[in-house]
Amino acid sequence: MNDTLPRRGVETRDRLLETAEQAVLAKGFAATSIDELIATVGITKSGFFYHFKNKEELAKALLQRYIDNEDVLLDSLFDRADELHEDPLHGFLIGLKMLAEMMTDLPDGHPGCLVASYCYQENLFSKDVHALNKEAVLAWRSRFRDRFDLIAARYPPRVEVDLDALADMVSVLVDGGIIISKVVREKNVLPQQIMLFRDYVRVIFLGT
Amino acid sequence: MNDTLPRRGVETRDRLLETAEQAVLAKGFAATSIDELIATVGITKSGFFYHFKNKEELAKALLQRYIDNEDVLLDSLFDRADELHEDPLHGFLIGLKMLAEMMTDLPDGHPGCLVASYCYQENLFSKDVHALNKEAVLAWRSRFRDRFDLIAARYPPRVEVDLDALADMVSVLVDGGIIISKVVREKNVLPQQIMLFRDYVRVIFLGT
DNA sequence: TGTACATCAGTGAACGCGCGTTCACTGATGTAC
DNA sequence: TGTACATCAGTGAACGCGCGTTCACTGATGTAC
Repeated sequence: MNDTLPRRGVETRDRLLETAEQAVLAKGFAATSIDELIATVGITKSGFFYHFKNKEELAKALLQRYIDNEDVLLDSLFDRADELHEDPLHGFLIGLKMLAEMMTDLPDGHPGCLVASYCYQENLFSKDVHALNKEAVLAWRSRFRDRFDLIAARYPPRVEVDLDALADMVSVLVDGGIIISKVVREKNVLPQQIMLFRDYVRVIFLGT
Repeated sequence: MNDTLPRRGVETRDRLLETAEQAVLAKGFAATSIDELIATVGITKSGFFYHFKNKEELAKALLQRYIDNEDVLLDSLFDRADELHEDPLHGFLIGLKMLAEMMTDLPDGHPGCLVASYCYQENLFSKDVHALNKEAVLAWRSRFRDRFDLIAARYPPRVEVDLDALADMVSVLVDGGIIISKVVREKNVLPQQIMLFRDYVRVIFLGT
């Protein structure tokens, strides 16, 4: 075996998480059975319980992995955008455009947000899962709030605006856009909403 | 028995639906058991199956009831707003303000949107539930699109804007706002987003 | 006005299946000396 | 370099409980004649 590859167990665990994420996004956590996961991954039930001490542990690992992935993705996206334009406003507008394009490029639309999914099944989960979820949303808030502070310092807003609310609007539009996209089966709804937000940001700080 | 009151069976059915809606919004449809519903309503399991031929029927009735209620609510809200101002734009701005206030007045924040809940458990439901869900979102789109056409005829937009996307933004912000509100446990997030949208609409059609 | 029958709104008991979890065990790989 | 032991990544069988659904039955109310 090539020793740069992960060990067998890590690989299996990742496949369990990947399979579970898809299933949870499609039908919810409660309706996702361990039996179905092990069937697609190809191990036995005891194999599952070697990797996760119970189903709740799976829920936690799933959410943590999802949040970490999203964070890395956003970091790299806005870092690349800033490389294309040193100005905080224009760099951000480029980043939003790239975000919209990324959403457009997903073949079947966005597969769904675990934070939103867990939110509508909150009674299934423990306090630390709730805390993890809340932390993730607050991280997005402060990420974009910091950016808007930078922008506002250079471009005083043309209209009165609550920058925390504007920062939250990103999460709100993404989570809401995913839902509306999925329900009407039009994958362009989500990128459209991001572009609409981009126009709003431009009009706030540039006045068109 | 007073004959203006609903018959006994109708009343029980409504209590089942009400109980079920709360439970589904808190933990999802799959994790909501018939046993728990009959326990709170105070009938036996066979009593439940007298009212709904199976659990899928409950899902359908639940969603239909939710959509109908929302429709009546929005109709009456924007009708009242229009009575306060005959202009389509200003009537709409008043309506959005009233909507935001209504959300603020909910003691524990918005309890959740069944459309969003079902969306994240779509594999549990049949084609006609999906159709019902889609229909509901499209109804909101055309409701607000019609309004924006009326407004745009009198107030030509100051910036280029896709009115269908702008109409979808209401659903997107409501569904997204509910999620973010719930996750961070700040009930003002949702009304704030509606007010932010209201500012956007004003700047689009009035230029501040 | 009284009787026969139908419908409404349930009851009570039983069903089989799938679920999450446990327990004793195992064969392959890694590490210490 | 060979052997002893530990850890990793699972297997296989069994468990009890809760779930949705069915079936035969019932007592109260409504309707026809």
